[in-house]
Amino acid sequence: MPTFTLPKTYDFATTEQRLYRWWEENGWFKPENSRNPHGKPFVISIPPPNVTGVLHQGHALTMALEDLMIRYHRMKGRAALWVPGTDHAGIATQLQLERKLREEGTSREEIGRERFLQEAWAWKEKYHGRITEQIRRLGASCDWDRERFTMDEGLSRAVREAFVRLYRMGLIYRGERIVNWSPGLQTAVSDVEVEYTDEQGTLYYFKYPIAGHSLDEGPGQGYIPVATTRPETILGDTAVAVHPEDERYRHLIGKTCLVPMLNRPIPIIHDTYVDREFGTGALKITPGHDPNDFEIGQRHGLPFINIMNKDATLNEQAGPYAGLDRFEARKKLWADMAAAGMVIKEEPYQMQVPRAQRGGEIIEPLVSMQWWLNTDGMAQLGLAAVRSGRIKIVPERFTKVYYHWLENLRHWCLSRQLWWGHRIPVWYGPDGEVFVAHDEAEARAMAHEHYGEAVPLEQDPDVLDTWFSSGLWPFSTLGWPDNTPDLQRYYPTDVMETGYDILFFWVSKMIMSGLLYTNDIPFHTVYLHGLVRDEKGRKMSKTYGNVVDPIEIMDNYGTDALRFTLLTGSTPGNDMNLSIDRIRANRNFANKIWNATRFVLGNLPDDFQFRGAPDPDSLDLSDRWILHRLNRIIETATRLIDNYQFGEAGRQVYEFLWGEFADWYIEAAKPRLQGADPDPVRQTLVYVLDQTLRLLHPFIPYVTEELWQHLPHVADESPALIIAAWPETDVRFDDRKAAESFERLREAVRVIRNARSEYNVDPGRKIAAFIDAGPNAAAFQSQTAVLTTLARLDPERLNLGPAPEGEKGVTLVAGDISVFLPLGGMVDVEAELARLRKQLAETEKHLRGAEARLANENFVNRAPAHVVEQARQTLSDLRAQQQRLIEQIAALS
RNA sequence: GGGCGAAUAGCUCAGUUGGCUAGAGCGCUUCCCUUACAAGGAAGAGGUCACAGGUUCGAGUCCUGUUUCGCCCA
Repeated sequence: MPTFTLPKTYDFATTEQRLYRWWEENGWFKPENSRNPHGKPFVISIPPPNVTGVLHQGHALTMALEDLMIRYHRMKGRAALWVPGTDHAGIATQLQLERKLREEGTSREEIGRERFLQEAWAWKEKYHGRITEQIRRLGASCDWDRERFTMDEGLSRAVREAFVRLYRMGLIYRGERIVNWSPGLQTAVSDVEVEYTDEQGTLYYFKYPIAGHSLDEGPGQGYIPVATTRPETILGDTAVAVHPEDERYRHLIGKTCLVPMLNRPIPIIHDTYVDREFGTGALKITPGHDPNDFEIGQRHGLPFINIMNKDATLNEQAGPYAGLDRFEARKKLWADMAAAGMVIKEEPYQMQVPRAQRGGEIIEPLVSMQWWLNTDGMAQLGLAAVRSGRIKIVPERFTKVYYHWLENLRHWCLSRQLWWGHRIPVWYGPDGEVFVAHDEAEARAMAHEHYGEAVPLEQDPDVLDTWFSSGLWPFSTLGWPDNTPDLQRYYPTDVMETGYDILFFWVSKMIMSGLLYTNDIPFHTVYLHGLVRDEKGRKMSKTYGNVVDPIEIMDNYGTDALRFTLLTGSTPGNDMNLSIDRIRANRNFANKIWNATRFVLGNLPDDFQFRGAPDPDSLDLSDRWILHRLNRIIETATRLIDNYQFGEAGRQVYEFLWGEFADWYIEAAKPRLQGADPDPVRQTLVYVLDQTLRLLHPFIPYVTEELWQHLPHVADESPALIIAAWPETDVRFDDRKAAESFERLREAVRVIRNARSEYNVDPGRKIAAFIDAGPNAAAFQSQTAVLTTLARLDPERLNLGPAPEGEKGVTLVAGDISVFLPLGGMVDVEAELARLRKQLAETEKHLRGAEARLANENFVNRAPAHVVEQARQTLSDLRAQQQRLIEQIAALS
C-alpha cells in the first residue's frame, strides 16, 4: 500500500543543506517571490554579525527568532524581506589582525597604513564566508542578493553623507575633552565601550605638603591628608579641594600645596562636590585624568595637565617618572613619597575599575582632541518616538531603561585612533583649516574656494566608531542616501530583534539616526532577547570552557532541535539556560513528527486523492474532536506569535502534535483505517498533519518542509511549505460538543488503563468491560472500535450499559461515566471499597468547594458568564461522580 | 545609592488582559521491542507556586514589605 518508504529516523544531516539550497535557488527568500509580491512588506534588518567572527548561541537565538518572524509573515502573505549583512567591527577586527601581525613578527606600525588595510580586506574576505555560511546553516531565510557589509561602497557613502550632514547642522565638533583611553589599542572608546568591574584595590593615604610649612607641623598646618586609588595621577594634580563647610580644612582654603616630588605649587580650593565622609575628606584634583575632576577643573578654571603618553607610560610632565609605565610609576612614586615621609597608610579598598569592553585592559581617562557628536537633540527625538508609542519595545519594561539612558546621554566621542573603519571625512589645510566633505574632490574645491588657490590637504587619520555606521543600518542597507526603489518599498522596516545588551550601543542609535536622516522611525517594534547561558546559568566563555558551540549542536542534533530549544526555552527579555537534555528532547520531537508522517503516508493508497479540508458531513467523533482542537491551536498559536510569545506558541503546538494528534488521534485512527470506509480518516489525518506542519514551519523549517514535500496536496497548492499559506481556523470544524464527548472517551480509556496497570493485567490480554456513559452513550456507541483498541478490550465482551449485579470486579468512576471491569478473582473487595471511599471523599471535598463558590452571590453576579458556566459544569460533573460512587459502594457493600 | 529581573516538581523551565483539581522536558518507579516511532508506548510517584501582609467572589498571576540570587545604571 505505501507508495514509498521513509527511513525510520529523521536524518537531518542529508536534509538540511539540500533544502536550504533548494529554497534559495527557487528565490523563495526574496520578497518578489512571495505569494503577494506587491502586498504589504514585512521587513527585518539582520543585526550584522562581526564579519570575522564565529557563530555563537547569541547569533543562533537571534537568527531563530528573526527567521521565525520572517517565515511566519511570509506564510501569512506578506512580502517578507530579511536583509542580511555583516559588520566590520572596527576594534575587534583590528585586534585580531594585530595579533596575527605580532605572530608574524611584525606590527601595523611597521607595515604602514596602506598595507595594513590591504591585509584587513584580505582578512575580511577570508572570514566573511565562514560567518555567512554558519547563518545559512541555521536556516535563515534572508535575501542574500541584498547582503550588505558596513564598509561597502554604498554604506561608506551613507556614513560620509551622515557625517557631513551632522557637521553642517552644527552637531559635530572637534574638541579637547576627557575620553576613555585604551592604552593597548591606543584609541579613544565611547562611554558604552567601558565596563566597570568590582575589584580589590588599595586606597593610598598621604600628606599633601602645604607651601611654606614643614610636614612636621602636622595635619592642617604642615600638610593636608589626602587619599587616592591612583597615586601616579598625583603628578598631574592641579588643585586640592575641600568641602567649604568642613571645619577641619576651612582655614586652608586659598593656601598653596606642593605636588609631591615635583614641588609644583597648586591651590587649595573648595567645592561642594567633595564628600567629607570619603577618605580624608580632602580631594586631589587631576582634571587631565579623571572625568569628575575634569568637570571640577572647568568650574574652577584649573589647568589640566596630561602626564601620559598614548601607551600609558608617563611623559615629560611627570618629571623624574617620565618613561615609566603607569603601574611602575605608581610603585616608584609611592616608594619615593614614603622615603620623603609623605605616606600615611594604605588600606584595602573595593573599587570599580574601568575596563575596555574589547580586550579587558584598564581604561585610562585622559584629555585628548577628538570628534564629538552633540546628541542632545537626537536624544529628544529618540525619546519622543518611544514615548508617543510610534516605537514599541518588547518587553515593555525596557522602555524605562531606554528613557533613563537617553535622558542622561552625553556627547558621543566618534573618532577612533584605528585604521580599520570609515575614515573621517575631514581634511585639513596647511594652517589647520577644517574642510568637511563627502570626498576629497569636494574638500579640494572647498579649500580652493577658501584659500583662493589649490593647497595640499591632509585627511584626518582617524576612523569613526563602528556604531556610527551600524546606526544607519536599517536604511543604509536599503540604499540610503539615494531614494532607491528598495528604500521606498521596504523602509521603514518592521521589527528590530536583538539582544538587550546592545540597546544602548545600537538600537538607540538606529532610532536617533533614523529619525534624523529619514524623518521616519526605522522600525515600529524593538524585540529584545536575553543572553544564552550554560545549563547552570553561567555566562558562556572560552576561559570557563563551558561554551556550547551551535555548530557542534547542529552536527549532533540537527538545526531544528537547536532552533526549537532556543525558541521554546526563552521568554522575551529574559536570559535562558541552554541544556543538552532539552536539545536532545527536541531532536526526539523532530523524529516524532517524522514518524507520525510515516504512519500517515504508509496508510494512504496509491490513488489517494487529497481534497483539502475534510467534508464535515463525513466526519466521525474523533475527527470532529481533532479538527476542533486544530482550530483552537491555530487560534492560540497565531495569537501568541502576534504577541511575540514565540516560546509559548511553540510549546502549544508541540503538545498538540505529540499529546493529541500522535497519542490519541492516530491511535484512534488505526482501527478505522482497517474499516469499511477509511477515506474520511485518511483525509483528516493528512489535513491535520498538513496544517500542523505549517504551524511548526517557522520554528523547525527543515523537518517540516521535508515532510510536507512527501504529503499529498490539492491541485493548486504552493510548491513549497516555505511559501505555503499559514493556517486559518475553519468554523465548520468548531464542535465543542463532539470535543467534550471525545474527552470523556479519553477519560474512560485512561481509567481503564490505570486499572489494568494497578491490577497487573497482562498488557496483551483483552478484557471485558461494562461502560455506562450516561448522556454520552450514543457517542461511545459510535466509538466501540476505538475504545476496544485503546483500552485493549475484548470487542465480544464490551457492554455499553450498567454493570451486572453481584459480579466481582473493579468499578471505575470518572464524572458521569462508570466503568466496570469483571476481573473476578483478581479483585479484593475490601481494597476496592477502600479505594472507592477514598475517591468519594476526595470528590466530596471538591464538591463542597464548588458548591460554596456557586452559593456565593458575588461570584455568580460578578464573574464572567463563561467562568460561571464552567463552574456549573464542574459542579454537575462532581455530583454525577459522587452519585455513581455512592451507587458502586452500595453495590459492593 | 537608583532601576530592573528571577525565586513554581529532584534538575532545567513554561504558565500575559487574575477564573483548574498548577503544567512540560529530563530524571525516578512499574510494565511493554503492540506492523509510525525504544530518539518509542502505557501507568505512576513527586509542588503550603521564596516569606509576610493586602486587594478581590476568586491570587502562581495584581499591590506593599522582607529575604536570597542576578543584571543594568551612577
